[in-house]
Amino acid sequence: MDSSLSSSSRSQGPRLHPGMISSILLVMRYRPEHKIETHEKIVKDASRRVRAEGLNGAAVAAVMRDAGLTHGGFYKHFASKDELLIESLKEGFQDIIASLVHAAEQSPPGEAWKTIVKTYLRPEMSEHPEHGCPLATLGPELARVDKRMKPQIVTELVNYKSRMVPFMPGRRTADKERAFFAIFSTMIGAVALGRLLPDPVRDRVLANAQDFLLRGF
Amino acid sequence: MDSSLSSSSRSQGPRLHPGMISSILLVMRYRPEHKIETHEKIVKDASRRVRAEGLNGAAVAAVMRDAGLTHGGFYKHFASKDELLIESLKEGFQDIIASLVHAAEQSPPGEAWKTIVKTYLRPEMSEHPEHGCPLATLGPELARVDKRMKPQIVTELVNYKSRMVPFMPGRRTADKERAFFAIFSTMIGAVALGRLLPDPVRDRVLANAQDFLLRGF
DNA sequence: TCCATAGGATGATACGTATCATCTTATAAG
DNA sequence: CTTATAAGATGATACGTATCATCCTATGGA
Repeated sequence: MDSSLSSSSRSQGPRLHPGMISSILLVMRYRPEHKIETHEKIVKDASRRVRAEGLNGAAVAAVMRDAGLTHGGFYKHFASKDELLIESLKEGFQDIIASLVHAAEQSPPGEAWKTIVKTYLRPEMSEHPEHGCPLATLGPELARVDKRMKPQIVTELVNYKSRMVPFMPGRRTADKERAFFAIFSTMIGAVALGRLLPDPVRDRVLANAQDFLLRGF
Repeated sequence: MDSSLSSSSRSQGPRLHPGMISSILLVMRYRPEHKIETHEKIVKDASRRVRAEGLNGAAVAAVMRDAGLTHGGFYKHFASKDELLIESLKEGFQDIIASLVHAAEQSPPGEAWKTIVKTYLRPEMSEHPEHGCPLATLGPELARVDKRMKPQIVTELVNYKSRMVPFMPGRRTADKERAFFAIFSTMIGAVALGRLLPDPVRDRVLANAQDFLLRGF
C-alpha cells in the first residue's frame, strides 16, 4: 500500500514522509467510519420520526436518544436542525424510491406502473408511515417550510419524479410525466385520506384508489 | 313579549316574577351576543391560521391577538386548545363545503361534479390555503392528532362526504361514494403536490389533475 | 348614581425545545 | 504507556407555548 513511502530515510529535503502525513492528515482518534456511522444512524432515526410524527416530531433530544446519544453532540454532526431535516427527508425519499423501483423492476415493463400503484397503496404502507412516502406523510407541511429549505425539497421531488417517470404509462416522456403527476396525486391523496379513517374504511379507500388508477389509464 | 309577566303584583306566593327572573337568569352585563361574537371571531381567525400554518400555527397568544384580545381570556371561551382546534376545523370544513356546494348548485345536475373539480383545483384555491380545504392543508397532520379528537374529525369528514356525494357522478349511491373518494383523493393530492412546487409548475399540476379527472369519469 | 359580575387583561408557572459553552473520555498514533 | 484530539456528555440559556390564578373594568339593572 504505502510501500513507496515507507523508507523516509531516502527522501531529501522537506518532502512529505509517513510521519508527517499521519500527523497532518491521519490524526483520527476514532475509526474513520465511526462518525459516519453514527451520523447515518441519527439521520435514519430522524427520518423515521419525521415520517411518523411530522416535521416537529424529530426533536433534537428525541432523535439523539434514539441513536443512544445525548443532545449535546448534535452540533458535531449538523450545523442546524434544518440540516438534519433536509438529510432525513432525502433519506425518506430514497427509502420509498428504492421500494418502488425494486417492485417495478421485477415486473414486465408495460406493467411496472401498475406494480408501483399496488405497492404504494398497500395497507401496510399506510400502517407504517415511518417507512412510507414523505409526500403522503408530510406533503402539506413541506409546503410551509422555511424558504431556504424549499429548493432542496424541490430537488428531492424532481429526483423522485425522474426515478418514477420511466415506469409510468404513456408513449412520450411528456405523457409519462403527466401520468406521474396524476397517479401520484391520487395515491398521495388516498393515503392521506385513508389515514384519517378507521382501519376497514381506510383499506377501502386505498383499494378504491387502486381500482380507479388501474382502470383509468 | 314578556307582557304576561309584567305585572308582578298579580302573582301570589313564591312564583317567578320578573325581578327574580332577571336576577337569576338575565344577569348579563354585556349584550348577550357579545361573547358569541368574539368567540366566533376567535374561531374564524384560528381556522385561517390553522389552514395557513398548520395545526400548531394557531398558538393561543397569536389567535387572541388576531382577535384584538390578549391570551388571558382564552379559557373563558374554550376548555382547552384542543377544543379550539376542533371548532376551527369544523369552521374550515364548513367553509369549503359552502364554496363547493354553492358552485355545484348553479350548474346543471349532471355537470355539478365537474364544477366541483374545477372549483377545488383553481390556482387561487392553492394560493390561499387559509380559505381552502382543510384536508389539502393538514390532512396528514390530522391523522396524527390525539386519539380523543379523532372521532370528531371523522365526523367532519363524514359530513363533508355526505354533502359532496349528491353531486358526484354515478348512478347508485355506492358508485357516487366511490367517485367521491377517487376524486377527492386526486384533488387533495394534487393540491398538496402542487404547493410544493414553484408557481407555474404548480398550475400545471392542478390543470393536469383536472384533465385527468374530467376525462376519467 | 351605584353595584354585581362576566369578559378581558396581567402576570406567573411549567414545560418543551434549539442552541451553545464547557467538560469528559475513548482511542489511534507515537 | 502516554498523549493529542475529536466524539460525546453535562449543563446553561433563551425562547415559545399552554395553562391558570388573580386583577381590572365595562355595563345592564336597581
